[in-house]
Amino acid sequence: MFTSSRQSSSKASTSTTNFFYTTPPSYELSLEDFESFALSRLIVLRKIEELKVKGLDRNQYNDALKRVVNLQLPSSGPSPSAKKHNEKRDLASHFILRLAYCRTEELRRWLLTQELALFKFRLEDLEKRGGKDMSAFMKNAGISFDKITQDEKQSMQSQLRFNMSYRDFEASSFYRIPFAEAVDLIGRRLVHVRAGMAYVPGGKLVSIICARFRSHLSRSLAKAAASFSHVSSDTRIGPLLKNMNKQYTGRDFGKQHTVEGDMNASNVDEYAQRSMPLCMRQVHDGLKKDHKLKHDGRRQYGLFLKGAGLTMEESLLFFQNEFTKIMSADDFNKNYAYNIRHSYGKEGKRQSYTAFSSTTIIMGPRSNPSEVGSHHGCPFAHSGDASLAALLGKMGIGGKDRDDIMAHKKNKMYQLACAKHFEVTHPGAAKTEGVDLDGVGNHPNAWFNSSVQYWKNKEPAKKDMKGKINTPMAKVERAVVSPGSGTAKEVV
RNA sequence: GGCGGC
DNA sequence: GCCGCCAACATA
Ligand code: SF4
Repeated sequence: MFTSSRQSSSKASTSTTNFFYTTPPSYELSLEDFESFALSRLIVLRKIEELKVKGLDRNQYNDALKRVVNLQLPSSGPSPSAKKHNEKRDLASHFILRLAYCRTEELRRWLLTQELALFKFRLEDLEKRGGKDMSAFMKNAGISFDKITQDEKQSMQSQLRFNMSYRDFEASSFYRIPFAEAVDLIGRRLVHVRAGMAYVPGGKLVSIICARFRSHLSRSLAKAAASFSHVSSDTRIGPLLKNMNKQYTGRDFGKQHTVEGDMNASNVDEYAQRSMPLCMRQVHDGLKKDHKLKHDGRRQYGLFLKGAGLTMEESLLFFQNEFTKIMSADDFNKNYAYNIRHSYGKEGKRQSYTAFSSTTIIMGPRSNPSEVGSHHGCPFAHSGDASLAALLGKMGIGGKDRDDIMAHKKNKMYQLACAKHFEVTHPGAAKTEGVDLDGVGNHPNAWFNSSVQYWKNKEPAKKDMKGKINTPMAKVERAVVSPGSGTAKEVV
């Protein structure tokens, strides 16, 4: 039994009970706050994503998470004003990210997953703290449950108890919850069902509330997506919102400035369509389509990404994100994580491997690239004439450009075909400063490097429009509260 | 994917 | 069924 030390802890530890996020803030923020609030939350959410991959047990996970949350999104503060500020940060950051992550299904799914984990963490914490905070939270969130009477409880005792001890049973309250909201618990046979209602013990309410939060957020995200275009046209916060998921992605951001050209789990896609040779593009697209890759594909692409500068952590994240669309995170860790760590020299003999060269990809003893479900190999060498021609066409390459490439391919000059492909997709590369084409066609990473260089020097890069202090939150609020017509697909 | 261990 | 370990190599 815990003694309630009202004096010391109770006041200080009274934390926000307002994290269901029903209503957006109505105050305004400076651009600096806007950005820094969002950053705080991003750090937390990214941490959650990272922790989930580590296969920690419940306590380790909670401890680690608690540390970051206390640092980045503390829900209380030493002084009343500090507390106010922190609550503001929490509330605003949630809605900012809700907007920044609403525009594609991918982003919505990501945010939903991480926010739900954060929500669950806080809710469980709240529950441990007991009655008062919990009911404050429920009131804030506008949640109430239909509690059954003592009489009903006693009369259904045999059905309700399950494996509860008599003591626990006596101490528990039970709630009538609509069947649909309790499918999770029902599926796991943890609650009694009668006449379309599930009878849920107080201790299992967390699961119900989480489900509600999930659908609440999922719906809001879909709505926000419908009105994203309004907000994104804002010259100050528009760019901020659009880049948020690619920004601030660095580990502990000891180095303020993210190095341009640095790949991470969330910007691989960009590089894929702008700077990867056809072979890697093929694997990448296959991965995105199937949410899995055969062994040779994983190896070809994994090592290539490593060579392109993706760190091990990011690589794990990248593949995990994709694979877990069709399997559990647990399954992923069990079957694929080891091999990734091994390629980075973190397992066994601790050898760090380099990527396959073109000749190895073309001639090496790999499994048949034309097999169903395979995406590895070199398209110029391993694809049929017709399918390569079609592929190039689909990528917007036609006319003489395509004919030239096809000619080389039919001539079995695969690497030349590849170099030609680079040439036609990088107009003026030969004359662009700092781009050498020597390696292109010999090694996928050389192709990649040249391409990155090309795009970097081609586009001067315009940036920096640190703004005046203005009213970004109004836009956020308007978008979230009164979404435009049309609805985006909800994340399920 | 191969090899290897239980 | 569970698990560990390996392969690669352009390159300014
Ligand atoms: S030639 Fe090399 S880089 Fe180009 S597609 Fe084939 S394997 Fe990839």
